[in-house]
Amino acid sequence: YKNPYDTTVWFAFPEWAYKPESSPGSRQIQLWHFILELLRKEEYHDVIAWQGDYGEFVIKDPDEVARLWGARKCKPQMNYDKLSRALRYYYNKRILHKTKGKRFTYKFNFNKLVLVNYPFIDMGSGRGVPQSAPPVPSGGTHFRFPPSTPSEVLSSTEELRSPGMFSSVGRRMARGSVSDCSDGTSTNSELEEAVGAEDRVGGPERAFRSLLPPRMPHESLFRVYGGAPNPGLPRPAPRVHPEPLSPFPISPLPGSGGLLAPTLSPALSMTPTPHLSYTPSPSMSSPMLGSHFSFNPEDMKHYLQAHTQSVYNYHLSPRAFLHYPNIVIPQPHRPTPEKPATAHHLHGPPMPLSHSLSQQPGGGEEGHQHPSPFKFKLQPPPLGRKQREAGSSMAASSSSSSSQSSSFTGSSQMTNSLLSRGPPNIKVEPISDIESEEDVEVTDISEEDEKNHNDEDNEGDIFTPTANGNSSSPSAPLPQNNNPDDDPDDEVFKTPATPPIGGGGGLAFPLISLKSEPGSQAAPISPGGTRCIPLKLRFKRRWSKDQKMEADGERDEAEDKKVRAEGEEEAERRGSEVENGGGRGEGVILGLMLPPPPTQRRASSELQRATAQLSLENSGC
DNA sequence: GGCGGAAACA
DNA sequence: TGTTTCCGCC
Repeated sequence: YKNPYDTTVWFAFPEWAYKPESSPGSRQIQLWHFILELLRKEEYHDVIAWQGDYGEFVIKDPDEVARLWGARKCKPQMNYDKLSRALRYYYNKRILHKTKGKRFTYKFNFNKLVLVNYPFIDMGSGRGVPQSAPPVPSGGTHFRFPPSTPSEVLSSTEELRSPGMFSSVGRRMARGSVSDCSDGTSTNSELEEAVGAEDRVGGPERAFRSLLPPRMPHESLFRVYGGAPNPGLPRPAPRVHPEPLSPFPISPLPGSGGLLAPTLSPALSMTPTPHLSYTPSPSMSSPMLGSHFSFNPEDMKHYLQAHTQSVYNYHLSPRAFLHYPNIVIPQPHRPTPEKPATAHHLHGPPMPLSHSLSQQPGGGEEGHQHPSPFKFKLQPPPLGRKQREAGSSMAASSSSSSSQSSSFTGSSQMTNSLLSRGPPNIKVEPISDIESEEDVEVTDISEEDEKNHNDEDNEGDIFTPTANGNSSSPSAPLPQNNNPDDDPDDEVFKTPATPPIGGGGGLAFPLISLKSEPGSQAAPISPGGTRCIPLKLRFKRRWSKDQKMEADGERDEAEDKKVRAEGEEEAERRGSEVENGGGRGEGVILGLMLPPPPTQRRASSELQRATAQLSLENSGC
């Protein structure tokens, strides 16, 4: 049973994301990890390298890559055909997709894959890197897969590389680590070396840098805990119970202790300020990084304003902001909730992503065990070719009953406030709601795949605000400027606060504002009282639009049964997880799907939940 | 080349 | 579960 007061939205990662074995460096390395490893190594740049669009890479030497992979997995018979099959399985997982028209070219869905598991992202400046290298959002981002064990740290892959070298290395037994296929315990990352040496020198912090090429020229907002120490953030707790097999500095596994200072995804990292500060996720960054995308602060501001307004006006979940950097959702000042403990047990098992990063340095006690649960889930696989073809007709009658869910509340504060508040008047529908965003994603993908047939584009990713916000793309998130009602300049801060939603739950407006424009505008009611359209009315209009949108998007929503079924399944499972406090708390999260901002289609459901949330959040205002 | 079903495997 | 292997099809 889900705690009705807990409106926290969770993201759930797929099973594998929680498995330590799935982590790079583990003996169960997964192909995509391996690919990333290769990509981050210059030695392999002639075999595989970032190229083209953001996250796009080209396998220059399929045979070699296959060989390397085979070596890694002790599958001598591996070949590109097989490897590619494995890669194709990632399509459904949305980890990868094919760049159509380009041979051996694939693209990571970094927007959805936030490598949460590898919070060792260091914003250090990177050297020239292809624009496609961007898996990580911020500038000069390099991150490497942390070694699971000392031996792994030491193990190297130097041999793997060149064919010539390779052979000589075939049986190399890296220092202490086993890499002999015979015992099936090849543990070493064949690609570990160079980086290791370099990183090792720098100590723990430096040990985790260097994976992705730098891309953002500007100061990175990301700084999980690699690289320069963030004075505001507590450094990762010292390893408590070293996990031999864990690739993480701190075992994310429950029971291994020190769970609460896990690794937050860059996308999830939060500043220690009292506000929820969203750090850009890869997807976020891409917009600004994309070669095809240019964005100036003003535009961004505008966009964000619009978005803010949308969220604000329609009571969409503030988490929508999490898609954008520098957005702060100020929390109403109120006495510090005295429920940390409560909050905690609400989530049961130690949270994987504990909120070490959300702790407030200055805030002190309050921020302590902030239950800022994050859960991530990959989106449902996109429609298969078959399903797409067949399914297009069958439809999406149940568009409202999407299955996947992926959303999150990034605000621990919010959680706290919610917790500290009395029983909500509004019924919260976590599960169903959560899914809405997933659908959005699906929609994005399908649209892209079917309409544009252009994988090189933004690919159903929440890449760029522009892409999402300003583009005329059907997948555009919230109503944008083209919507009179949403015209930021017009109403952003003039919306009357009158959300008679949720059975009389007095709904105050959330103090949402852009960092750049602190507070004031957040005033629920326009000072001038201009253009105060009753929210009800607005909602009504919105509803109509939504309906229409839904109809239009019906086609897109025609997800194949498979997907849907899975989604529903997962949704249910997730639901129970949420109920029991978060289920797997390993916190070993590899990927994070950042759902795009809610789309109109989903506005209604989103709205519902958001309303609840906001209502709770501001009931005291 | 690329896709995806199916079955097998660990 | 995540491939690996095989294969027919486009």
